[in-house]
Amino acid sequence: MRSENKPSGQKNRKGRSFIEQARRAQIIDAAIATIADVGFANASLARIAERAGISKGVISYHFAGKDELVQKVVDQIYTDVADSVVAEITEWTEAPTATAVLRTHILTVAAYMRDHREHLKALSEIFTGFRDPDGRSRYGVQSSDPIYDSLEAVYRTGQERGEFRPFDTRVMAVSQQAAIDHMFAYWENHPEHDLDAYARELADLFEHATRAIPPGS
Amino acid sequence: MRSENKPSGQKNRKGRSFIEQARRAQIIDAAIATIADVGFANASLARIAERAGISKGVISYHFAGKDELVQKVVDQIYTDVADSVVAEITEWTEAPTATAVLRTHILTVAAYMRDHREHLKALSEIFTGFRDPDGRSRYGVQSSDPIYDSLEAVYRTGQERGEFRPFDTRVMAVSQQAAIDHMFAYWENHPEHDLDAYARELADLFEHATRAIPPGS
DNA sequence: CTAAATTCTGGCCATGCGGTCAGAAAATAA
DNA sequence: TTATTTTCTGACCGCATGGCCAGAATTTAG
Repeated sequence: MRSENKPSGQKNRKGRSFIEQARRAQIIDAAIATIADVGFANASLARIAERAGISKGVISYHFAGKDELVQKVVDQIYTDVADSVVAEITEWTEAPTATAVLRTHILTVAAYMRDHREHLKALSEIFTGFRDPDGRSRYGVQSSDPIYDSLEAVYRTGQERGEFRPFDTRVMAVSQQAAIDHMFAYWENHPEHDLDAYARELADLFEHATRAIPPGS
Repeated sequence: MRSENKPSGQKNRKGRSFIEQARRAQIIDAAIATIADVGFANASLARIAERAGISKGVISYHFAGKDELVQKVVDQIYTDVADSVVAEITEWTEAPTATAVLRTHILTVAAYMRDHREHLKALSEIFTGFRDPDGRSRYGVQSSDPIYDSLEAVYRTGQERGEFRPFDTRVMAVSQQAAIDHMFAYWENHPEHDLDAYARELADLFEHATRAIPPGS
């Protein structure tokens, strides 16, 4: 079962075979570990296969190519993060303020990365190192557009409620996402830094940046 | 004159020969144009030489290697930017507020890039694509540390004067630099966006994020 | 048990890179 | 002009990669 049949749909008549699922999961795990360990640039198919204890050709057999494998790695981590954030939010019983939503967004993602450093490392390696054949980054700024949209929706809610001052929501979204990304990048270079404290400070920063100007000002 | 003698000092007894200076400048210019045009990944020595109308070996003759060439490209653009910022600041006649310094920093750099798009493109290509043999980024987060230090000095001044609220200066510095970087990245992907307007909005953002809380709040 | 399909192996290949080199060409010195 | 130094050319090398494939091994079907 080569994986070229997937483009015609999620799965053919039957799902992937047992061994196929197991192998794919194993290879994805090995890819995450390898990328986090030696960096994306050195994570050749040969190295990933070596870590998985299989032959290089097996990866080509189960995945259309390195591109699909890396894509699946990102998908898996994203799903993991989203689950974590959703779990946090569903504990809320009443409608939160826009400020609380933004704060929780920052703190929850930071908490996840604090507990999944390998995932963070793999993700950042892929984001900075994964290129298409022309050398363009596969996860450049444009790939953040959906995130920007989500953030902007929250901003507009806050502005309509009078929680937030008027500001350009796109600039705020790009800046906030950039600040979060660099928080992680900074943490990778300064592992001794308290990530949770950083995240709280960052939440404060954007609370001040967004909130409505008090009348007596 | 191979360039390996440079490590022993800036110049030997005499400076570089006439033709040497001209060639180096020409090659650096060709490198900037090539990197901005085809991206760092596709800017091979062969391509750069082709654009300069010379043979590939000439680059190896005048530069120790690709590393030195790229380094010189970055140096030249940095010098250019710094000159531009300094020219702006020396027009001031009186001591500025910390708020004004930060705003000018953002607006001036943005103005420079608005007028030197090719330089911006080359810089961002190098920052994201230039790796050492192990695949680690040569201009990663750690290379921003000097910038962080400068920003933090301004923050502390503002805090001591009561202009700014108390906050973690390192977090603020990382976030501001991240926001500026992504402003340019966003602009590269959305050239129709008014960069000056974006920069003003960003200055507002950090003005609100840093300023002291008004008493009646 | 035999046949067929699936899964795996390990070597091979084309590609493009940065760097090197012997010798040609050009500039400079004598 | 001739000798010497500087500068340039274009071919060549080693290297690592992702992908490919013929055939072996294994599992499943009949």
